[in-house]
Amino acid sequence: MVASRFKHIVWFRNDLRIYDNPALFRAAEEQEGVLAVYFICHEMLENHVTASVRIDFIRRHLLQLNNDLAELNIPLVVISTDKTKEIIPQLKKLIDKYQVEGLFLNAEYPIDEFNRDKQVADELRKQEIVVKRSHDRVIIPPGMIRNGKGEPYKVFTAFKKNWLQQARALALEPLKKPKTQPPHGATVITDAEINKQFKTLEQRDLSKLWPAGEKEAAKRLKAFIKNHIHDYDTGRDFPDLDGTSQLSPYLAIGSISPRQCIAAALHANRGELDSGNAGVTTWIGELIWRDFYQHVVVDFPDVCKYKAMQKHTEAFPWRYDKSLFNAWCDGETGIPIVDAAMLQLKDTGWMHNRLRMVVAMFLTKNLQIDWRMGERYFMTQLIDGDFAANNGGWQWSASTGTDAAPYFRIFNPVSQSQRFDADGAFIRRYLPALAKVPAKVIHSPPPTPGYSLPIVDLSLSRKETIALFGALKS
DNA sequence: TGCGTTTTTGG
DNA sequence: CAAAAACGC
Ligand SMILES: Cc1cc2nc3c(=O)[nH]c(=O)nc-3n(C[C@H](O)[C@H](O)[C@H](O)COP(=O)(O)OP(=O)(O)OC[C@H]3O[C@@H](n4cnc5c(N)ncnc54)[C@H](O)[C@@H]3O)c2cc1C
Repeated sequence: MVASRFKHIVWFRNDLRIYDNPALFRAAEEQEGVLAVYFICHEMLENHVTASVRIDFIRRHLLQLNNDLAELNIPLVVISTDKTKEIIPQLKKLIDKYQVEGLFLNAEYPIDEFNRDKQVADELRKQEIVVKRSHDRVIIPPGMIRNGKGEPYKVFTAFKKNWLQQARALALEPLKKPKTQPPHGATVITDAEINKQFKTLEQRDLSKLWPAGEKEAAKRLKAFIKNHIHDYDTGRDFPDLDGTSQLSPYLAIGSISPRQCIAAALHANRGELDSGNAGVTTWIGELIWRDFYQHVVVDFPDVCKYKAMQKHTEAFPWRYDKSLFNAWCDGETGIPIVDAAMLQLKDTGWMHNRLRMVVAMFLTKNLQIDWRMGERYFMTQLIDGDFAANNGGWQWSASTGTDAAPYFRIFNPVSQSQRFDADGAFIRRYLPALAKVPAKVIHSPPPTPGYSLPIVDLSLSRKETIALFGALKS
């Protein structure tokens, strides 16, 4: 039996992968023993209304991660806690038990996670423990993209210009495989023990739709680059096609890094970031949007406290009508594209980006319901739920965000449906009651058995919303 | 990655 | 008069 001593702990969170994981990579460099830990913190999961499909996705990822880490001689410890404050004593216990000297983690930006990590770091540093924080969730770390006055950008196009300039100077290469550690004597956690840490197991089995693990994520990235990225600029708008990567669950949970994504995209575009194939550059543009919203959370932490980015929009008279809201959640608005999209979300834990914009605009601009209610409901359902991207998407749709859709630029869900689901194939996928309705009228169907009439007048509510926004003084 | 309405254009 | 352009929100 080899003595169990680990020089470093890697605390895994939304970075459940071995490759291109800077915290793990750095901890492993010295090859003096690494212990991996994952906390299932029920207080945090509940406060953040984490979707049950997401929790199950975490569980399935931990099973994979455990195997992958074992090959590097890194044991994984999975600890379930009721309260966030239990994490510090739990870490201290591990530190004492294994004579640990350093804690390595990848940064998380939303305020609760940020504060938690700061408290942990402050506390451990008092005990002479080295705490090293890396940035893996973004391609360019927060704080790096600044205008001439040293301030963060509020407009995406300006952010993007600066981002591209800096990106050109970076290698954008994923890290090499982390070093294998010396053999250790600690017992390795079993699948059953990992499963046992999860209070209730998700009933729905989404393991076919969303298989867990970084191998699966890498496979999907490869397939997307091979089959779809070159037509992404045109294909991404049609919800019935597989025109997008569907990598968001993997990026959110961190079984793939954005740097691995951009490296693969560059490889398919002769290394060009913003020239060459339009599909590739458009996709890179989405990865930059992703960085932008992560940076917004760091630079404007008020967004984590239910605040609108544009202060004057706080005065908008949002409605809180329970029955209209429930109809939206349950896909019973009588607007086929909205209903089909909401059922896709419920069924699969994912929704096409075009449809996220359509349903978010419908909730905020036609039903005039507070965007925060939609934001919250999305988090309860999404397998790819990410605070920054979700808040950014909602504030964009509600016209409360920085560089949001202007308040008067309101989508008409029926015209969106006609443009992007012209033959109604996506609608029919989720609304069997409309199976026989012809394409010409399916977007706004005549009274049909088993399908309800619209719960709101699109034209009237649009006019009203524009007037209400117009009356706000900015 | 907006829509609805009005005005202009070319015949 | 239909289509395109322009305009305001
Ligand atoms: C109201 C609303 C809520 C959203 N909530 C989330 C969320 O909780 N989590 C989430 O990851 N995305 C969210 N998005 C952004 C976007 O809809 C999804 O990232 C995208 O649909 C995921 O599909 P994909 O992986 O096939 O994307 P692709 O089109 O293949 O794009 C590649 C990656 O880029 C990132 N990305 C793409 N578009 C955006 C965007 N607009 N903003 C930020 N990142 C983007 C994602 O990580 C995505 O996986 C939201 C958008 C809206 C309008």
